[in-house]
Amino acid sequence: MDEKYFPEQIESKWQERWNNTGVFQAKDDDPREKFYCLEMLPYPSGFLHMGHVRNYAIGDALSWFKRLQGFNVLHPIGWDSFGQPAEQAAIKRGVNPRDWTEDNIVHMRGQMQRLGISYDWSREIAAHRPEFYQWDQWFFLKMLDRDLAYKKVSQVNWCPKEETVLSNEQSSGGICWRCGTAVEKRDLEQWFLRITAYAEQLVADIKQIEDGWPEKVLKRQSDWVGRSEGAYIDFGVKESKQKIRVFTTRIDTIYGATAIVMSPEHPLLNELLEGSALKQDVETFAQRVRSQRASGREEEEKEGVNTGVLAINPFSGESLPVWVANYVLMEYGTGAIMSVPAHDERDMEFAQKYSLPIRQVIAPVTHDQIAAEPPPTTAGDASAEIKQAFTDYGILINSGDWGAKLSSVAIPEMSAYAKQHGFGEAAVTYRIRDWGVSRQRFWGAPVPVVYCDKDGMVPVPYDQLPVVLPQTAEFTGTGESPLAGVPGFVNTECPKCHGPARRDTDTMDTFVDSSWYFFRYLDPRNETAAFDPNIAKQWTPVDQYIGGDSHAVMHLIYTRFWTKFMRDIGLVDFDEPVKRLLTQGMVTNRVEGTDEYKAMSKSLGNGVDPDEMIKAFGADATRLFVLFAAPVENELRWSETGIEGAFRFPRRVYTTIWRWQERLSNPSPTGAMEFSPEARALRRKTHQTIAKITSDLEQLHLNTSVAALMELFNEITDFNADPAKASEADVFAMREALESLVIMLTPFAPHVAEEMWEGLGHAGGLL
RNA sequence: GCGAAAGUGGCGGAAUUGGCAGACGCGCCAGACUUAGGAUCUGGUACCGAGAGGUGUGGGGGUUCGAGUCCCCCCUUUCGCACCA
Repeated sequence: MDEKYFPEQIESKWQERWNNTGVFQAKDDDPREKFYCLEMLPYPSGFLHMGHVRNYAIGDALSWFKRLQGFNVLHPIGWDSFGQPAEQAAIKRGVNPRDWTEDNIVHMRGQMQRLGISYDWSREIAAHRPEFYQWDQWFFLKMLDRDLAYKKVSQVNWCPKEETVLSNEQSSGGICWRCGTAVEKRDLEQWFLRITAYAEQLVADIKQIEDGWPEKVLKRQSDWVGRSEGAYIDFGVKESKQKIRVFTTRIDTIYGATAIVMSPEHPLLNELLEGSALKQDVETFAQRVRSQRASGREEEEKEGVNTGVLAINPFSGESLPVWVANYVLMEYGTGAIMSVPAHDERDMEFAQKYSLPIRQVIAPVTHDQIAAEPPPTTAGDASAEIKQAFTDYGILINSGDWGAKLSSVAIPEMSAYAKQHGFGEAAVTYRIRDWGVSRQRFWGAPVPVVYCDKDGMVPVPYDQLPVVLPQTAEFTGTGESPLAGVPGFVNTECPKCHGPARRDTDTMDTFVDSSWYFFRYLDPRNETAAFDPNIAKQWTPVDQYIGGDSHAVMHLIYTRFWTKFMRDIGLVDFDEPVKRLLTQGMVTNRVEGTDEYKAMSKSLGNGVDPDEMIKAFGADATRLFVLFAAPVENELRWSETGIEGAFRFPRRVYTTIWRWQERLSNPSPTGAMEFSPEARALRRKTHQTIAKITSDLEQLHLNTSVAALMELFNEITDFNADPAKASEADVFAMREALESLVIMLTPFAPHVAEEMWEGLGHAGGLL
């Protein structure tokens, strides 16, 4: 220990020592209770930003805390190293994506090490290396075996800037998740993973994690899956044997249906309109809707055309006109609805525009009415003018035999009736669509299938994995996968007939890598399996996962799906991969010349370079500041003066330790001691702080943890005993306070804590 | 439009189950040390008031011995979803 606090010296000293002793390497055979602390693996863009620093500082604080509590902690890191930016660099600057990626990893690894994050570097992984991505391919084939991977032509989301297809999750809100460009619709043949097969479980299993995940994230996932209970109803068609099937959640309103409305893409339209004079009109309309949608614009107004076809309401026998309209989506439900203007806002808007009848069949119900005997059978005049849809549940009126029943009673009874009479049944639908994983890109894991003229699509046999990505390709930026231009890759042999065959030239979505990467940390060098299930069992599920909330419905829903799949093929024995999730807040900074705080970015010029902060204040102070300045889930506003304050604290502690070092490095005599009231107060504060820190860290209230340490230190300062003159009892109280403080400071500022611990006469480090 | 969450000093934010509002830090003010201070240390710092004292957790009402915390209405902000039948 030097007299003065020089973070640079202290930090490099301890980083080197940790590295040499390998204290952060987790052992599989350690008998202590395990704790798996995981941060979302970064994309190797080349530079760490403050968001990363915050993420890793939080994870590191928790890891240290658990280690100091005696847990066997696994704290790994790796690289999400496939993806767009490497390829953009290739297109713009002619560099090889692999070289660019590897260089970036080297640089960012250095930055992480300068931050002193306690990773187990022996388990480092990178998605772009064949020893990793061959298991992406292995999983893909396993899904193919189980019919959970399939290829089909469909209208997909296309990002014109990145020139690739995106999944629904990645184009939520009609914009590309990465670059914000409005997506277009294109018809392409694509690979899909059948996440919809797990839709029910993705909702139902939320129960298992609701105590550990932010409510917000679970709500978004639940909304994204979009489970909806209702019924299918088949409407007969006049002068036809066809039936039009609709999905409704409000079968109780069926007597109020005054039209059937179909999506312009509905496959039944062709047949229904065969020979009709209106066929051309409908097709023209469908064309217009289609081109409007392809442009990515949202439709401004509801529009439709009457098809001239008549449908029959199976409950009332009434004839209803069949319309086609832009507000009915083919992707949801059955692509056709019954239009009930009186009780649905969209139907109301449509009916008003096209003068369709509006008929009230649900009356508002009050508690008095529920109690009243008998309830009213008709309320109001069916033709009464209704301007606004009444969408609540209520009591049925104008509904034949079903009148006077409450919605809650009528809904199950009417579904059962429909089923009994063969024109419908209760049903559950989901909003979530299958996960489109084909990408027309080079820098990803190749889809492991080949096409043979004789045998058609043939999966690459497991023993021929990996399908290795070629060294390079021509990056023309034309929108076609660059792999298609590499003959040595494309041309291959059919595994079945050994005749000539062509490889699939698309690569997989990088979200495939991140769906299971944290299982690979458990067994990172396994050459015969993605991981050994027995080893995985010791470490998983993840105890704490930390990352940004931008992944609430991308990565985090995919990885839940993937885990359930791994369970089904016997690799894991649980349903949910992550027990506790923390979605940390963004790091923002003032935008020059304004009062606004926005996420740090190059284009806004408000970025802060972690390396510069480390240089100026040290890694400890930088970490201390990001943990102290705001609760972990809040936005963190960068403050230059704030980090100075965070620098002062460890320095003041350091100075105090220096003053007491000599007196404290000799052991106190044991035996009974008389404590002064001041010494007793200090001891009380020390123990109160230990209690507070323990519960705060457990709950990741890191800002208040740091505050508690500062409070303890203020009390130590107030105690103000002179080391030279202090009594044995005072020295005892001081030792207890300072040693406790140093230990408790470790999760936030580990380098200086280790240095002070050593200065207090403890050789061999804190662990 | 629909849904959710949140409103506490100049700022970031504290405040088990309803029990001393403003912990801790930044900033600011004063003092000490200094040739100097944008270093360091000490003290002060919610607001009004010279003071005694009074007022205070977005606004209004309510429950309670007691409300930042619970209930109702309103306002504002942020986020999410946007024709999901």
